[in-house]
Amino acid sequence: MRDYIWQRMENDQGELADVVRAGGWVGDTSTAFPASGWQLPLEPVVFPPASIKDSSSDLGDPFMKLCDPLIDELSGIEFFKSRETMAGQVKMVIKGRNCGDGGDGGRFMSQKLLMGGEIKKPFDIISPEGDKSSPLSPVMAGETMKVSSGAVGCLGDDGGGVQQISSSLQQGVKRRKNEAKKVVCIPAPAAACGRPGGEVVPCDLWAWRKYGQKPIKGSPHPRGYYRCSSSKGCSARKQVERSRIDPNMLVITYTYEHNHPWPTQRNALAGFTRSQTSKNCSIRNLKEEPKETTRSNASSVKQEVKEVVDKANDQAFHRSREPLISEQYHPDNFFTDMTVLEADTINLIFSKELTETKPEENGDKTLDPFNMFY
DNA sequence: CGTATTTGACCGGCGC
DNA sequence: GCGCCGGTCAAATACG
Repeated sequence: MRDYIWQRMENDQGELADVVRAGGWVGDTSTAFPASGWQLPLEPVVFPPASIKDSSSDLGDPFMKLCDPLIDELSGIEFFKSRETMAGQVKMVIKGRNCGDGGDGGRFMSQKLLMGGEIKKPFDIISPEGDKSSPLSPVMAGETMKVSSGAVGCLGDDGGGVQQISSSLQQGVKRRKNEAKKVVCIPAPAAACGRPGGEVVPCDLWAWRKYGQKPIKGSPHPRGYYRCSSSKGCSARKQVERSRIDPNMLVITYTYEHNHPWPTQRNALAGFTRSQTSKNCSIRNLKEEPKETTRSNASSVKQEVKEVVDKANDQAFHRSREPLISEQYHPDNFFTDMTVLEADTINLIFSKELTETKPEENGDKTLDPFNMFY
């Protein structure tokens, strides 16, 4: 469970991104994805955020009123979001546990989530091996790897189709199958955040240390194994491999959860010193203590964030006559009564320097808060 | 010299 | 029970 920013539903006829925004979009977009504007998901997004779900008794919250009918059905469903600015669409993929016993549960939920959405075919659910008859059947736990021989990776995109899939845990199975795995499929960065001549591994805000690489049967591309190096006791793992369907895509599988806040400067840089990642993801001015936010202290948090953003904007405006944070994403606008920022998000905001990268030719220096950490 | 990566060996789950 | 295969370990190596 990472960070979320919930925004007003006023324009709920619009894209889903107007409803749910996930923080942690990182990576040097100016170089990593120069053409498409793809940004890297930090981690899959799990819906609903605990902070909202736990406060579901707050019936006075209009957001909850809107979401309440969905909560039960959405519990346990994991959302994975990627953004493709090239097509001007936000795509989300639902993959889930307990999303029904097959049938068209997936379709049902996706339709509800769309809320009259503009995206024609936003979701696909890949059937597990052995159930090829129902493309909307949920992938069961541990079956991601099974399916991987043909289906894991990126499906064809016929107008807003699936870009990511995942599986999640089911109970009552043995250890390996019991691991919750979250699979994210992203375009492989061309050069940035990777090593020259080696496998290009996109950066995220966690510090990872590679501990193994294996050739995978049936795939021409090896799989890299990474563990979290931010905290010694953290069992978070990720695997990175190129999609066997589309070698231009990376399939990143996250296993286990981080048991600590976002990396501090000290340990975030651990493991980065020899990585191009560190050159492309500047991490400076990190504060050591994670910030927490709740509904009760939201206003003070907002004020702090606002001060940081205002200051950064002032400095940026002095340099380039352009604000660093666009008005749309200024705290005054994206903080609302209905907005809850998870601690991770706040920590992100405070832990990363709001700074410009070197201006690119034709570069857009206006950042959004979900991609402001270059 | 300290730290990260590489890579072959080893371990254990899983299918037959 | 056996063998395959994925995941992890750890020594060697590379790098700043």
